[in-house]
Amino acid sequence: MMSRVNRFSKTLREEIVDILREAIIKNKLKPGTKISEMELAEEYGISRTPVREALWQLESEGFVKIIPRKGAVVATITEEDVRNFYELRALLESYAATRTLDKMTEKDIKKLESLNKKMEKAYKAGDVKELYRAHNEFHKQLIKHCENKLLLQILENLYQRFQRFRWYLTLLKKMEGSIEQHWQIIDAIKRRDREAVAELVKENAYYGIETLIREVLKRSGDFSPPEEK
Amino acid sequence: MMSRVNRFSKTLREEIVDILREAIIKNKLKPGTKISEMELAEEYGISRTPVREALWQLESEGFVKIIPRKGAVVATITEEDVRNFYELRALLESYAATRTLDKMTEKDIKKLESLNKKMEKAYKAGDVKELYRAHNEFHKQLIKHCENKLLLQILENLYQRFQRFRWYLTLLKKMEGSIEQHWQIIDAIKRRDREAVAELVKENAYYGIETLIREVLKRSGDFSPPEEK
DNA sequence: AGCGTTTACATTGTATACAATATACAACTA
DNA sequence: TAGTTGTATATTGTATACAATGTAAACGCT
Repeated sequence: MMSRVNRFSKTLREEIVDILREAIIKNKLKPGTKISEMELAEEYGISRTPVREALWQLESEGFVKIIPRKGAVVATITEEDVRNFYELRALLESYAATRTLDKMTEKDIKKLESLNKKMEKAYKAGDVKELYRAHNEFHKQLIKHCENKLLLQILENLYQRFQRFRWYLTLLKKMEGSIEQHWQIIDAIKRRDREAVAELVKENAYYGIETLIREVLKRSGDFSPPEEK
Repeated sequence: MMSRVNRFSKTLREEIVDILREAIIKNKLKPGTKISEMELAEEYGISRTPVREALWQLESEGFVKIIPRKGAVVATITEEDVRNFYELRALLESYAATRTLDKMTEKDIKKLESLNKKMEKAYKAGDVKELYRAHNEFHKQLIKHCENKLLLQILENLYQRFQRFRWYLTLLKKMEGSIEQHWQIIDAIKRRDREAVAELVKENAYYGIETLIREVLKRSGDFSPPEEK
């Protein structure tokens, strides 16, 4: 019988990792949900072996919490986790952005401007998905020139790990302020004003944290945003 | 037959992870060395299953590099990796140290002083091991009060990952300058001079990087310090 | 009833067996 | 000889079987 997982170069382990990671990010698997190896294996028509390996991989990425001999659950996120994430992101992003400010070309800046315009448009049109995408793109573009691959890698993992609730903020329609801040950042970059860029990126990184925490905690005590789509 | 792995609460997977991690850190397993699942399984008298899982865990920690369907090798460290590590460490450590400078009590400062005295003594006595231990303790004490557990966790992983060559620097007897810098840091902490602490910790984090790179690269093109002990 | 114990069941941890893929080497071709 | 193709071998990926541990319900006791 040909199972649904049939790609060539990818191992089953990788397939399952991708599937579960997406499910968790999109909140189809809610925080705290118990994950059974056998159930998953049956669901995808494979054996427990690749499932087990996938779960450990996700544990290392911070999406799943495993207690040996007891089992795996979708990782929960506490208010403290959120605050820690925002703080770390502010530090790393502002550093990465200023670290190689000189390397920014006119073209890079144009790209930032076009992305922010895209955000404005999407915001006005109420296109949450596009807004979210452009927003991510903007921040990626901002740190693109950082040569420290280790730093970028850590940041990337953090983004992914906390994507679960960040998209929720977009939904809350609280992005006007952020777009305005982006213009200020672009302006500071043009002036090659290192201090200002650092300060503005830091400020922007914290944007929305309080709203997010308030809203999500209000919805449900345990910090789980609604499912995407 | 009772195999040598016989702890109760620990799984074989965890045992193997610990054993291999230590072997890699101590350079008993040299960077680039191929790791065979079967060989390891036979060596420890267990099956391939826990060995495989252990290898993936170590991959996520950065000690092993796995290419699917090809195998695992002990992760190599390039000069670029070293520079990235030092940079990131400087950023995170100085941030963590200043972040909660106020929380530092008299007792904490006393502890720092006693650790640094221990370093001086060990240095004069030529006790490399003790020097290395005290040095690590000092830096841990420095960031102890940082509330951002996420940051500490990332920093901890970085320490471990790059421990492989850091201990080598101790061996090179290049620590006098670092000890002196520590006294300056302590002094700045006493004055609660945030700026100075940040600057000094940053400077100290970079201490020895050039020596290290020069010496290790001289020894062998591929950045592998000698084995410990 | 409340509490601890025992026993059956479910789930995870480990071992083994088999399948798919990669590697090495020999035979062949130009 | 250099390069290619094919085959044998080794190694990894996956499935299945079994062992160890955790969980919960049934049972007995005070």
